[in-house]
Amino acid sequence: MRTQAESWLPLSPGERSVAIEVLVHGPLSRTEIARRLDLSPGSLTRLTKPLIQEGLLVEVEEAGATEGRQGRPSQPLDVVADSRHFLGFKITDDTVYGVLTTLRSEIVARLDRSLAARDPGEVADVLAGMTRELSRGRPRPAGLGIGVGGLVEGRSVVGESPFLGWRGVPLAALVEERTGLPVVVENDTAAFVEAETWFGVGRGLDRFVVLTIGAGLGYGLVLGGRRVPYSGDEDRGFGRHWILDPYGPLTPDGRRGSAVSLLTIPNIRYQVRAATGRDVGYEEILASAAAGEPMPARVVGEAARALGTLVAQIANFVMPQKILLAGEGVGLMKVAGDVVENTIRDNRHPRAAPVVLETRVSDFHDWARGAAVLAIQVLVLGAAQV
Amino acid sequence: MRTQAESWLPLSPGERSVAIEVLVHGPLSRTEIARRLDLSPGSLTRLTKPLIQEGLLVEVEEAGATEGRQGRPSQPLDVVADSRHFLGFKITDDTVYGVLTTLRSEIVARLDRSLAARDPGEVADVLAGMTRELSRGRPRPAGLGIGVGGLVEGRSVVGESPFLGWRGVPLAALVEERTGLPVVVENDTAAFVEAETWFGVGRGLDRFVVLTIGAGLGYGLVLGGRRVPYSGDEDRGFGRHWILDPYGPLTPDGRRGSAVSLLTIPNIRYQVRAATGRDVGYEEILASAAAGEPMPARVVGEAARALGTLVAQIANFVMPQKILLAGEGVGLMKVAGDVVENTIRDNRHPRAAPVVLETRVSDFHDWARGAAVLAIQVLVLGAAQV
DNA sequence: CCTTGTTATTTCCGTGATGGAAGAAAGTGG
DNA sequence: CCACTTTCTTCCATCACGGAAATAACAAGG
Repeated sequence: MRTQAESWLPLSPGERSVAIEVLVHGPLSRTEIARRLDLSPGSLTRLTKPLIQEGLLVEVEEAGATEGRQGRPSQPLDVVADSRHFLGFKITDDTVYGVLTTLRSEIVARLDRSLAARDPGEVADVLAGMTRELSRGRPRPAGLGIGVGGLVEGRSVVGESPFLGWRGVPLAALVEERTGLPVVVENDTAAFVEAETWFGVGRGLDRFVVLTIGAGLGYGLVLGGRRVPYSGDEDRGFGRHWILDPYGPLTPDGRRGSAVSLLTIPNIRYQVRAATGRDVGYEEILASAAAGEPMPARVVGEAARALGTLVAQIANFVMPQKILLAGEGVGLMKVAGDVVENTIRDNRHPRAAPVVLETRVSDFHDWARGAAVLAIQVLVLGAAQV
Repeated sequence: MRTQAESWLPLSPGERSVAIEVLVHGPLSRTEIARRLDLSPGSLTRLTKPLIQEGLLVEVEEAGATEGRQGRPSQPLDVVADSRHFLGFKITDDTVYGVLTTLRSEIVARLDRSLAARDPGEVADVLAGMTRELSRGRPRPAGLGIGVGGLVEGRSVVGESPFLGWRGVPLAALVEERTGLPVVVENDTAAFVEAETWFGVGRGLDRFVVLTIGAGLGYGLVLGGRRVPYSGDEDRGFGRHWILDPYGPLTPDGRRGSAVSLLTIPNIRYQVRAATGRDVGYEEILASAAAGEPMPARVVGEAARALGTLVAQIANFVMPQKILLAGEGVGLMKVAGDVVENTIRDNRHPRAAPVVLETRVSDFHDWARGAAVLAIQVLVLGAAQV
C-alpha cells in the first residue's frame, strides 16, 4: 500500500533527491551534490535548472575561504527559505499549539488555543481558525501538518487516540475542507523525530535516537539516516512501557519498575503527592530535590537511575551515534545529570565508547514544528515513505 | 567509499533485483514479480530473458491449485539451484569448517580441518586444500566466502581478530591467489545473519533479530529487510558486553551481571568449575541442572534469567517480528525455556504483543553456510552494500 | 597584459531502461 | 466453437543518465 500523497510540485526522483540534499545539508555546489548523490556533472545542470526556475533553489555567494583555491569558483545552491511557508500543529488533550515555519523549518510565528471540546469537527474548526490567524497578512502557506499522540493511519486518519477519545477520525479531510490546504497528519513523536533528523541534532547522522520525557515517553529510532517506521505495539504505546527492573520498587501503576511510572512528569508528581499529601509542580519537585529534601530527592534519584538505565540499554542494542533527550521533563538532567551519567556507565562495558547524549529543552511548539516538517517532506518534496 | 566487488555476472540493477526477488522469495510468476518490484509487464519480459539464457532462472511447473482459475496460467520462474555452487568457510581458533552449497544455499558437502598453526599463509593453504577437496569431481565453484570472528574491512581484509592474533591480514587476496576463485571475507555473525535473512527464518521479515549463544554472544539486527551494518564498538565486541544488572552477582570477569559472563559456554563452565573443582562439559551441566542438582541449576537458572532479560530488552527497543536464538548454546532453552519465557514476560508490558522467539540448534557448518551466502550475494548478484 | 593551469559548469549526443498500448498465447466456461 | 479472462510478448516513444568536449571563471606566473 502506497500513500502517494500528491505533491503539487511534481518533482522527478532525481530532482527530489537534489532538493532534499540541499535542504538538509545546507548550501552545496553542483559538483558537491554530484559527488554526494553519485551523479554526473551533466545531470546536475539538468536537475537544478527547474528547481531554480521554480524558485525553490537559488545560487548564493560562496562562504568561507575562497582565497588560495585554484580554478573556477563553485557556485553553491541553497534553498530559498521563505519561498514557501508551512503550518504545523500539535494537539494535546486541552490545547492546540501552532507554528508557521519557513521551508528551512525556522519558526516565523506561533499561536496557541485552548481546546473547549474534543469533538473532531470542533477541533478542525479551531485548526482552521488558527490557520487563518497565523497566515494573516502573509502569503498562503504551502501545506499543513498535524501531530497527534496515538496511532495515525495513512498520514491522514487518526486511528486511535486515547487521550482525545478518537477512533478512525479522518482529520486530514476535515481540515482540508475547512482550509483548502493540503494536510498531513502523523504521530507526534514520529514528526518530532523527522524534524530532528532533517533539521536538528540528527542532521547527517546515520544512527540516531530520540527519547522524549514529558506526559509520556517518546522513542524514535533513525537507522541508515531514515526513521524506522512505527508498527504495532509502539503505536499503541505498549512498546514504550519498558520494565526497567522487575524486582524494583512498586510504582503507581501497580507494576514494578516501569519506565513510564518512574520517569514521566505526571507519575513523578503522583509519587510526591502520595507521600506528602501536597500537589507540587514538576519544576518545584526538581528544585527541592536539588536542595536536598529527602523525599523528592529519592523520587528524582530513582527517575535519574531509570533514565540512565534506559539510555544505556538503547546504546547497547542500537549503538546510535547520538541520543537526543528532549521534552518538557529534561530538567531532570540539570538536577541529576551526574546520576544519569553514572548509571549509564554502570550499565555499559567499561571499554565501550561513551554515549553521546544531547539534552534539549523543548516545548510544545517544537512538537508543532515537527508536524510542519512532515508537511515539508510530504507536500513539497513528495518524500515517499511508508 | 564503495567496495564495488566485481561480479563476473554483470547484472543490470533491474536484472539484479529480479534475480534476488526470485532467489529469496521462491518461485514467482513474471506478473507477481512485476507487482512486487513495481515494474511494467514489458520490463519483466526484458529482464528475465537474459537471466533464463544464463541458466540462472528457469520456468517451472505451476504449483498448488491451478484448477478453477480463469485466464492464461502463469509461468512461475525459479532459480536453478545447482547451476552454481559456492564454498563457505568458518574459521575458529583451532578448526576450519567448510561447506559446499547450491545457489539456494543448500549444503551439498561438508568438511572440517583442524588448524595446526595460525599463520595467515598457512591458514590460506588449508583453505585452498579444502577448496580442492570439496570441489573434487564437481563443477568449479562460482565463489568463496569466509567468516571470521572480529573486525573485517572492505569484505577482504581481517582488520583485527583477537582469537587468531591477526591484524590487517589481506585474507581475501591470500586465498584468491591460491584458488583462483573470487573471495569474500566477512564477520562471521554478519554472514550468519545474512543467511538467515535471505534463506532462513528471517525470510521476508521486515524487522528481525538474531542472537547467538556460544563461545561468545552474537547480535544481528535486520530493519527494513536489510541487515544493519556493524560499526565501531560492535566490531570489537564491546557492544555485545551488555551489563544486564549492575547490582547483580559478581561474575568471573570481575564485573557484575554482564551478559557474556552469565551466558556464554566458557563462562558457564568456568562458574561450575570454580564451585565444584571439576571440569564439566556444557551439555552435562545442562543435564545435571535439569536433574535438579543445586549448583548447576543455580548457574543455569541465572543464565536463563539473563537470556530472558536480554530478549525482553531487545524486544522493547527494536520491536522485531521475530527473534532467532541460535548457536551451540541454545540447549539452555530446552532445559530452562520456561524460566526464559517468564523473565521475558516480567520485563515487558503485560499488554505488549508476545515476543516471537525461535530457537534453532546450529553448529559451525551453519556458520560456514552463512559465509557462502555472502559469496552468493556479492559475487553472483553484486548486491552492493556498504 | 597574456598565457597556462585548474576547477566548475554547461552543452550535446548516444545509450539504455522504462512504461504503455496493442496483440498474441493459453487457458476456463458456456 | 465462441466469449472471456489472465499472462506474457512485441513494439515504440520517451526520458534520464553518463561521457566527452566545450566553455566559464578564476589563480599563478612570466
